[in-house]
Amino acid sequence: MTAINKDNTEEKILSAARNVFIHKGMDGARMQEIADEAGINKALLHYYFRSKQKLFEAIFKSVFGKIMPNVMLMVNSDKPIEDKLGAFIENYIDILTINPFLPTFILKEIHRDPEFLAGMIKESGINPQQIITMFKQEMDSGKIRKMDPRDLIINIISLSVFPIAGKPLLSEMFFEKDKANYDEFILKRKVTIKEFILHSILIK
Amino acid sequence: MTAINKDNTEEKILSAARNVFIHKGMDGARMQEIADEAGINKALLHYYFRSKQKLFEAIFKSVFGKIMPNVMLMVNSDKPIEDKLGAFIENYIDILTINPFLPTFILKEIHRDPEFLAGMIKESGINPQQIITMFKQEMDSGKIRKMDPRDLIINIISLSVFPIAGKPLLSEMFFEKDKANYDEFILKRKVTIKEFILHSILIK
DNA sequence: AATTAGTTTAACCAGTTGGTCAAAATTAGA
DNA sequence: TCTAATTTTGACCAACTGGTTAAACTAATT
Repeated sequence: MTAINKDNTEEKILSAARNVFIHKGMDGARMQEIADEAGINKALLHYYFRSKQKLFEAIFKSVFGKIMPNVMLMVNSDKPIEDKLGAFIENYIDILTINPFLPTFILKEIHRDPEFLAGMIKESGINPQQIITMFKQEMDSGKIRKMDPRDLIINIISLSVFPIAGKPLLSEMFFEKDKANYDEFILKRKVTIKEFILHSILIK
Repeated sequence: MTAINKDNTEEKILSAARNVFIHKGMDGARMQEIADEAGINKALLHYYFRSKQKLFEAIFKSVFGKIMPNVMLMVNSDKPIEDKLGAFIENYIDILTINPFLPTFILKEIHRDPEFLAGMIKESGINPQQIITMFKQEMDSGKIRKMDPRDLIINIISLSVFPIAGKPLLSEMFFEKDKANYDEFILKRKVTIKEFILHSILIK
């Protein structure tokens, strides 16, 4: 690493690319816009990342690799199920509230190029089987009612992610007058989602 | 309407455009690809719809106008809450199973151009307040426990839509070996989602 | 059959886009 | 200080893209 600015430039590019790609997607993003936002010449993008595709992959891997491992908060720790659930939901909603375009970005891109996914999931270090096993144990112990663990996990994720993915639509529908309150509403859901799920699965 | 083929051509265009736009989105779609899929000359697209933007709006309005009114199944009819819930969920999952790209298409496009939404929602004929009122009555009558009706509605929609929007990701995660079974899994959810919700809200 | 109006096409165009390259600028090392 | 390596830039290019146009084609009307 000879030059002083290399890291700095690369970081500026990654930051700008992340921002543009997440908002516009691969198809809507323009290399010139990324260069402008990074405050550098467009040719530099190719000097550092060869092609738009390569730059995009770097961004997607980074984003995907940061967001997915949080799913494992459902199993890490030996706290009771109530706390595990709370940890996952709160953490996810916090991240997505700050990055509301993330869910739709990921949905968009996995539909555009699904082949890419399998490897991506393996690299992300998540282990779905581990979550399934955890919930099975809770069912066997009689703490929560019996159901397909995959249903339960997908329900938890759906309730946490979709309201943010659908924010433009849902806030317009239910908060017409005061769309600004939607973020506050989402924050409250850190509690209400957990309650909603526990009411459904807990055996009293 | 002098010529015999006018309707036919317009339909061919709409059908091809719908297919291409839903899969690729506004940014990823190409007029040439739509023309090829319709089996006509590209200039005809402009003859009938003037511009890509206009053609896109025609498709989006049509799609949005067909999918959104189904939300009102939650209130139409004077059946008990269990049946209303079942009617909505079954209907939605049926439609989305046949059109799995629809949810992500809509999410994608409302993020790209949110301004367009407000008018779109009004035209769609849905009335969120009516759903809110319905659930409030069920709460007041002591049938279901008290909570923010908007939370409940958004939960119902999330549980129905997200598993299909996230199909490429979720099937890879939880059905690695047999991704084909994911559709079957979704169909079973017509029952399990309803149970999941009723377990959570019904007062015994 | 001739006229007219509407429909369809091939060819074309201007603007955009990802990508390249040689030269200039900067930096590190001798 | 001088040289070599790396970084940065402006100019450029070929392919693509949405859109236009004039001419060809089709079909109803007289």
